[in-house]
Amino acid sequence: MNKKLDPSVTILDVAREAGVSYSTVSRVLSGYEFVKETTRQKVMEAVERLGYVANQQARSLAGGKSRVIGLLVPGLDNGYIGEIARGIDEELSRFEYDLLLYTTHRDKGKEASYSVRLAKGLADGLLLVVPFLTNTYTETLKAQNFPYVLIDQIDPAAQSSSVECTNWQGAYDLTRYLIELGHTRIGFITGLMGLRNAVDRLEGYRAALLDSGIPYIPELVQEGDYWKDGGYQAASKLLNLAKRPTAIFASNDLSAFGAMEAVRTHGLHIPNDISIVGFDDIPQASLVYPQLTTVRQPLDQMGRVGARLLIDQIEDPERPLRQVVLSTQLIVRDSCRSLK
Amino acid sequence: MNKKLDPSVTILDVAREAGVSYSTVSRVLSGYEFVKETTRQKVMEAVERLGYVANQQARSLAGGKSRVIGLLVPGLDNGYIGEIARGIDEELSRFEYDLLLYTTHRDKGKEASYSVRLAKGLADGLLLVVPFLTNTYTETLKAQNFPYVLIDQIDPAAQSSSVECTNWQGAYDLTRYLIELGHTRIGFITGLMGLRNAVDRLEGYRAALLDSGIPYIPELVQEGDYWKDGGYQAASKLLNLAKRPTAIFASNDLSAFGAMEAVRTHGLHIPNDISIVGFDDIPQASLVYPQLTTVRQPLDQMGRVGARLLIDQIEDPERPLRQVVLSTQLIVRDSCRSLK
DNA sequence: CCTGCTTTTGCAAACGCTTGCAAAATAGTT
DNA sequence: AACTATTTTGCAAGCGTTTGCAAAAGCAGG
Repeated sequence: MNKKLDPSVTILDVAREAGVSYSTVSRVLSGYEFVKETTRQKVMEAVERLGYVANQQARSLAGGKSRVIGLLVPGLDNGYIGEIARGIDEELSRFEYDLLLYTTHRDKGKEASYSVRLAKGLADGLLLVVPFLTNTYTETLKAQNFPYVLIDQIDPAAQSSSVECTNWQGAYDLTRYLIELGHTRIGFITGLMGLRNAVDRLEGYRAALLDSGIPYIPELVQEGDYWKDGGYQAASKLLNLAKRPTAIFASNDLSAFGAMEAVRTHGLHIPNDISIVGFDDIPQASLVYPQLTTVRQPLDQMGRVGARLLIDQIEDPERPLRQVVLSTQLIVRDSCRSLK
Repeated sequence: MNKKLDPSVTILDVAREAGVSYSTVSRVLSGYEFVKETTRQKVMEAVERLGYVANQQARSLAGGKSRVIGLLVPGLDNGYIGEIARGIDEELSRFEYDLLLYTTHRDKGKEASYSVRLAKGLADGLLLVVPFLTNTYTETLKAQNFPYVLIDQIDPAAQSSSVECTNWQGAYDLTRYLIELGHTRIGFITGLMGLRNAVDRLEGYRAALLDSGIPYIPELVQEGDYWKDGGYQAASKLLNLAKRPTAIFASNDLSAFGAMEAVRTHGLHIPNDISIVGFDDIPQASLVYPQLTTVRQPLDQMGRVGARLLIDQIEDPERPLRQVVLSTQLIVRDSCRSLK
């Protein structure tokens, strides 16, 4: 870094330095086609010499594009969001977009106001990773025809672009895996049943049982909330059953961690006394002991694809909406034991 | 939500609706003092009725303030950053600032260009959580007199505001704790020794040994890198020592996790055969088994304080630089055993 | 060397807001 | 009621770009 990058250098200074008009500079900078090569050269040199950097605010005021996209998440406090955000971030930076981060965890009602703020020029598009999607929310966006993409969430009316993964299939595969190990009494800890993915996972579990001719026993299904504590509570109930399960399927890794703790509290050992599986494959899943067998949601990829969908939509507003479904993958680690 | 929040409503529309001039509207909106109460009322009603939301870009172009602050982090992929970011986010939203997130993990060299971009109006200030701080970086910022705060990182020349915590003291306390449990052969896995906090932690460890009359044995100190794998490697070396340590102090939780794995690989049991401690208290520390005894860095608070420092500086540029040091706290969990 | 194209460039008008300055309205004094 | 001081308001300029439109430059053909 030899030259000082003075923020007060404007396009006018560059124009003067290069001996052309400011609009020519603007055109060079925005990659306009009809500029003579020698002129372009001169301008670029002047830019270089002056250390000019465009003022993004002015650009977007005038041009209507901000090259910023907003990311709305409930919070940063679980590995799950972090992974998605990572994918988004990577893709965005490939396309030179900046990322404005909004968390909604404090003010539930803020979402609507956020969306408008963003739409008012702050961002060119919005990525939503909000489990509880209120309708008013997407409606506002839709009404304004503002580009947005839903991640790990779908619009029942299919009126939005979205990325999710095969929750049903993942749960099915995982249950089948347990069955193949010889388990037949498989406890299930649900997610927040208000969420579609929680329902899908439960359905996958039921389907797998059904296909294997194993009866579905309601008392083996306990409601959780996708958090560690909920998993602990639910697992405790399962463990206190007269005839306790030989395996527990927790609807996400976090509740699996809770279940693991409950198992230990009961003086039992994983996987010898009981097998535990989770769902998501957040980074912590391989950090716990024993390492958790789970279903990998390609979180970072979901982020990447979501970002990509959004960018496509921003750059070509005519592009039809798309719903992408990514596939999950069974990750076998050490938390299950074969009964055979 | 009953009224449609039309993004094309401008201040002019509000002015017309309220029957005042647009500058009055502007003043009302920016909380200017000398506006008659009844006028303010009228304006607010018009805003309400029209669902007006200010265009942030225009505001900052005209006013020079964007109410956005930039956050520069290496990446989102470790719990550590996430916690800090959470604190920052909370504080920022209290003061109604938005958060622009930049990660540097892909392009090492990008930092300098980011800083200028941000300084050019995109953000009002910058929060840096970058372990390896290059000078050219802060120098650019300083030269432009652009507000910024360093988090978990200091400027050796004390020419920057910063927030960090008592790394030395934390390591000292933790080592003393192990000594009190009866450990005298305490292995140490360093952090990235290029970082000051890594050096401080090592120093704290040495000082505690010294104060307790325990000899410092170089072979008990193995170099790590603050990542899980590095911890695994370093711990393996310690475990292969002719006379292996009875406790291992890993310089951060992530490397402690690696060490735990190494211990298991060696067929040993924690804490019966060997005690392990970490540093940071990232959320995962209480998720692993056995739960990790560690030193809590008040990460979210560091974020909050950093954000606050920055906001203060933005709102009053005359404010002198400040270096804040937060205290660490020993968190005793289950990964250590008393030898007495 | 002029004519009629086509390629390049420049001017001016936005974009939506803030803010200095001056005019208008109101309040306070005699 | 007239006059001054003070509080409120409005006008206009400007923030740094982009972009439509028109003028200038190049270029080829005659």
